Formats: sequence, structure tokens, C-alpha cells
Amino acid sequence: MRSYGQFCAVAKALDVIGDRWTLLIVRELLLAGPSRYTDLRSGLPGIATNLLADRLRQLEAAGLLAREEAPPPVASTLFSLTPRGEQLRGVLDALGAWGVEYMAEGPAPGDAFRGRWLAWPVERFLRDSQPDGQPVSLELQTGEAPLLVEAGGGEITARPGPGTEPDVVLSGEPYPILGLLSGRIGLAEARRRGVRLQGDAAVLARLAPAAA
Amino acid sequence: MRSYGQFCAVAKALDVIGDRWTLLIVRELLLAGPSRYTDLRSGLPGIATNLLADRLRQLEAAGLLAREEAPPPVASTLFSLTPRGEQLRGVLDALGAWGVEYMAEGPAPGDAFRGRWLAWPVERFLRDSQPDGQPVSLELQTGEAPLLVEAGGGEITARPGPGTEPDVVLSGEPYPILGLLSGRIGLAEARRRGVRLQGDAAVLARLAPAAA
DNA sequence: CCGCATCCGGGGCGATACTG
DNA sequence: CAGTATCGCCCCGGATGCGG
Repeated sequence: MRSYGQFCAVAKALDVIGDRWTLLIVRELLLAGPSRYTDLRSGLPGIATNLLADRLRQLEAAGLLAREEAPPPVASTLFSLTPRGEQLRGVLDALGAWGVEYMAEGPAPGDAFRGRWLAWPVERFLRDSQPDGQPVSLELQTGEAPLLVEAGGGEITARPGPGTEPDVVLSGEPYPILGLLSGRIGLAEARRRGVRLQGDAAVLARLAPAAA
Repeated sequence: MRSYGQFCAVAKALDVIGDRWTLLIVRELLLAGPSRYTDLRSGLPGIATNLLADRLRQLEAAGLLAREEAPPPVASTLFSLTPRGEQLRGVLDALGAWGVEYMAEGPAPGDAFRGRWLAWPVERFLRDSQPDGQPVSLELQTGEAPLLVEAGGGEITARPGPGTEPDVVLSGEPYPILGLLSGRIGLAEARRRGVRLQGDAAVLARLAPAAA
């Protein structure tokens, strides 16, 4: 991108990661770890393939991304963040915390969705209401890939992949599931909106809205 | 800007503030407070005037910015951030903290500079090495408007405006001044690069590089 | 199938000029 | 002082092609 030409920390940062799609590519790599080109594409619905290739080159040139050739029989290229790229987590956290407010409005018509995108709302909007209780786990099935949420010791973490014997499994549309988790709607209302629940519903009480 | 069309907190945030120049306008309003159109322009060297007008309209429509008509005899329009706009401080902090690394490389040829842009490097890169000592103040004269830096109680703050009887005044080019404050170069080297110092040089010892 | 390159239309952006 | 008007250009989006 064209430089702002300003000797300022914020402007210098935007010189590097201010291009369209760039931070969303970093988001995918932070959420999913080392990824193939095709997987990045599926995690970035709407991106043009030439733009993705361009951005990957720019990120590599800037030292934020490394490209490793996986050995046969995998025979695939893996893109991963360098330590410098990982340091963008703080920026993405701040952006996600600020943008999560717009999630409460629900998805716009035609909005795409991937299960792992719930990671920020879950970690940012919720807290563990019983820090001294036994750790509990939830599996969220909102798309292709499930998200595993764990609450314990006052902390809430979210990461991709199915859980081994989660205490409760929620499946359905992301918006009502997010509403249920955040307490904006109750279980009955969530069910009416197509959310299905398997397991121990009492586990949901462990998740409480975090103080703003 | 065109929406990313993704039901994701980060993407929704970028839908609102991802446009070119937008975050730099927020930077100016955070650093300088309510500002006139002309002052914003001078704080954003390189921006086209139609773009500034466009962005101000977008920010107003998004509820991040308010426009107040100052009464006569001032007879001027003031642009200020709404509370929602102020909440972007966390995003700018994260961006500045990440981008400050590029400041160590020095300004690119032709880079513009404004004194208040040093606020982030100073607050992020430095700490008060003697929290129990008397508060001290420094005035940095690097451009048109001076920056006032205060160290006391372990905290370092930076804000625009000249100080009343600062303990030390530094004037010169921003890069060597930044190097002097961060300890990358010594006082002798800084003087050789044109930095002039008035007052008590011992005060500089209060500022130490913050742990990375 | 994976990881792109190429082509082309539209719009955001940049610079300058101008105005109430 | 606070913008509007205009005009190129280049970035972006969408489609298609293509070698490994």
C-alpha cells in the first residue's frame, strides 16, 4: 500500500497492515494456525484469489508470514505467522473487542460465517461465573467446523476442533447461540430459533456476561 | 467502505474504521481533542481535502464523531469524538505499540512529523525509573507545537501544550530526541545530531526504556 | 485439487482547482 | 474556514485460465 509518509507509530503500523483483507488474513492464521492457501480462502469468504496471493506475498516481505513447503506425501504449502506476525494478536483483540458490539445487531443479510469467528465474542463477552467450580466444556456447532469452549478457574478459552465428551453441545445458527451464551435470550427462545442442545443445560449458567 | 460481509467481530470493526485515513483521523482527535477542520488537515499531512470531508461524514454517520457549531464570535465548527469513538483508544494503543518498532528505523525520506505523534512512543517505550521521586516534567520541541511529558509515581504521561516551568526542555529533530529518551543514543551523540537541551539534564535519568 | 497469473470493469483514492 | 468539483490513476472485485 502507499505509505502515509508520516513518522508516527500508528501510521507506520497502518503502512504495513492497513491494506484491505490483510488483518483478516492475520485473523485466520491466528485462529487456525498454519494453513494452506485453500483453507485460507475458505476462511475468507469474499476475497479474490489474486488478492489473497498478493497479500500473502506482502506479508511475507514484511516479515510477518513464513511459507513452509510441507514434505511429501502432504506436498502442500503451509502459511504461518512469524513471531512478529503473532504480535498482532493485541491489535486483533482490540479490534474484536470494539467490533463485538456490532455482533449484537445480528448478521446482515448475506453475511458469511465460520464457527471459529465466535472465538472473540466468547472470550471477550463472557466470563466464568464460578471460578472455583469444576472445569466445564461446551461444543458449538454453528457451521462446518465446531468450536470448543472451556470454562474453568475463572478463565474462558475458545479453540477450534471438537471436544472429547463435552458437557454440552449446542448446534444451530450463530446469532441465537451467541444470544443464548451472552444471556440476551433464554433457552426457550433459543430453541424456538432453532438451537438444539445436547447434554447438561445447567452448564450454561457457568457463562455470564463479562462486565463492560 | 464496502462491507466484508462476514459475521465476525473483527470484520465488523473493519467495516466501520477500515477505510484509508479513518484511524488516523481518530488518532488526531484522540491526541488533540475537539478540533477544527483546518487543524485536522494540518495534523494529517498528505490527506486530500475531499477525503477528509468524506471520512468526517462517515464517522459522523457511524456515531463515532460529533460536529458542534461553536457560537460566535468563534464561529467555527468543532469535530469531536463521541464516547463510542473514544473507545477506539484501545485499538490505537495496540496499533501504536505494534508500530513503534518501525520508529526505531528512523523516518523515511520525506516523512512528515508533528510533535504530538511522539505521545505513543513516549508513553509506550518509556517508564518512570524512580516511582518514589518527585514528579518531573519535560518539554519536547520538535515541530510547531511542543509536547509536555510528565513522569511521576511510576507513570508517564504525554500531552500537547507547553509546560509551566518544565525541568528540562529538549529541542531538535524528532528521531535523535526519541533516541535520547529511549537511551539508544547518549547526550553527546544527541547534541551532535542537533539536539539542544535547556535545564536539568539529570532529569533524563528518570526515563528508562520499558520492558518489551 | 492446489496455488496461483491474467484480464478487465468499476470505484476508491490522490492532487489540484475552485468557492460561499 | 470548511468544504465542493473535477479528473486520472491505481487498487480492488469477479471471472477465467493454467501449470504442477
